[in-house]
Amino acid sequence: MSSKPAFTRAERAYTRAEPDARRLSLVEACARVLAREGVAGCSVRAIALEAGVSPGLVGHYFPGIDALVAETYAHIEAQVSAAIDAALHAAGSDPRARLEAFVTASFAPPIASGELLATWIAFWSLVRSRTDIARQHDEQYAAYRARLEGLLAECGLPGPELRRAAIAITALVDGLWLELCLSPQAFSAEEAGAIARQALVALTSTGR
Amino acid sequence: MSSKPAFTRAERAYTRAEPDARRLSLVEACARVLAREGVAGCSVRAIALEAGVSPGLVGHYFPGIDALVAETYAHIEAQVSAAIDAALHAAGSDPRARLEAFVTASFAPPIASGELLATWIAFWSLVRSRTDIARQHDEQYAAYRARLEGLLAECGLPGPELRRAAIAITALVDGLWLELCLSPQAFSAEEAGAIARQALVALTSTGR
DNA sequence: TTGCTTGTTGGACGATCGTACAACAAGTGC
DNA sequence: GCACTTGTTGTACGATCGTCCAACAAGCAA
Repeated sequence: MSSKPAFTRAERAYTRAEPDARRLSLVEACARVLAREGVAGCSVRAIALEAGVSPGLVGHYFPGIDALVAETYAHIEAQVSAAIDAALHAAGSDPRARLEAFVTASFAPPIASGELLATWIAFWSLVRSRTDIARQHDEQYAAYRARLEGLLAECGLPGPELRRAAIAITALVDGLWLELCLSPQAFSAEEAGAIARQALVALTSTGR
Repeated sequence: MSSKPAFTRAERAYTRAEPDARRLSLVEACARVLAREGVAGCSVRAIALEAGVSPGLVGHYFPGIDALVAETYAHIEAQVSAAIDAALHAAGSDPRARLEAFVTASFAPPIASGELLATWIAFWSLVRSRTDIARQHDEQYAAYRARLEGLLAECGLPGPELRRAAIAITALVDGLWLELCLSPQAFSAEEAGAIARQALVALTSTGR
C-alpha cells in the first residue's frame, strides 16, 4: 500500500519557496509593515507575521533587520525607477516632453504616496551609522542624478550646467515630495507637479 | 550648635533646577544623543545619562519620549530660525541681499550640519502616526514659508506668485540640505549654496 | 529649628526587542 | 522507498525598552 502523508496539501506544515521568491516576499512584507505602522512598528516579528512565516526565517535570509530595510529601500527605488521609465516611454521622443514627464511622474501614484515615506525614513536613519548603507545610498542617488543629466543633455543643456541643474531639480523634487508626504494638506500633488514643471522651465534656461 | 548637613556641597545627592532649565537640559541632552548615536540609540536611559540625571526624571517632565523628541525638534528649529534672523540682519536692508542671505545661511553652520539630521528624521517618523505632532510640523512649516514669502514680497514678486515661489524655494533648500547631510561627498555646502542662489534668480524671475 | 512641598532618585515591572539554535519536514536524488 | 540536504519552525535567551512608583532629600515657609 502507498505511504500515507502526515498532512494533506491543505494542512501541510509549510511550503518551501524559491530563495529569491522568499526574499521578495519578506521585502514586500517589510514595505507593508513600514507603510502601515511606521518605523516604530518595524520589527522582525511584525515582518514575519506579515509575510506569514516564522520569525526565525528572517534571520535565515538577512544578516539583520538593517539589511532587510536596505533591500526594501532598493526594491521600492527600483519600482520608482520603473514607473519613471514607463512615463518616459509614454512621453514619446520629444526631449522636453520627456523631461516634463520625469517630474510629473514623480508626483503621481505610486511614487507620491505617503506610505513610502516610512521606508525612506527608515533607510535614511541607517545612512550615517552604517558605511555600507551609506555607499548604497550614494550609488542610488548617483544613478538617479545621472539619468536626469541624460534627459537634460537631450534638451540641449550645455555640459557645464548639467551637474548643477540635475542637483537642483533632484533637490526640488525630493523636497516637494517630502513635504507632500509630511503635510498633504499644505499643497496637493497636482500643485507640486505644477510647481516643479514651472521651476523646470526656469532652471533649464539659466545662464542664457 | 548648628545642624550638620548630611552632605557637603560637593557630595550633595542632587541639586534642584528651575523647571524650565531642567526641561532645556533634557532637550539639549536629547539633541546630543540623537546627533551622536542616531535614532536607534535615542532612549530614555541614554538621554538621562547624557543629561546627568536619573532615568525617572524624563518621565517627570515629558509624558513620553515622543514629546521630548518633538520639543527637541522645536528647539533646534528655533535655533535655525535665530541663525537665519541673524543672517538677515547682517545682510542689511536690500531685499535681494536679504533673500540671498536667507538661502546662504541655510547651508552654513550651524544649520548645515549632518548632526541635525537624526533629529529631523526622528521627528519626521512621528508625523504620520501622531496627529498632534503632525500639527506641530504643519505650523512650523507654515511659519517658515510665511517668512520666505515676506522676503519674496519685499523683492517685488507679485502676490499670486508668492505661494508657488516660496514652496519651490523651500523644497529646493530642504532637498539640498537633506542630500548634503546624507552624502556629504556628492557636493559641498558651498556648492549647495551656489546652486540655491542660482536657482533663486531663476525662480524669482519666472513669468516675466 | 521644624514641617511641608515637590524635584529627584533608583530600582522593579512587564513587554518587546534581535538573535541563536535544535528539531522538524519538504523536496530531491539515488 | 530511503537517505540527504536544507528551508522552515518555534522557542529560549539575554538585553533593552518605556513606564511606574515608593522613598528620599533639597529648598522654602513658618
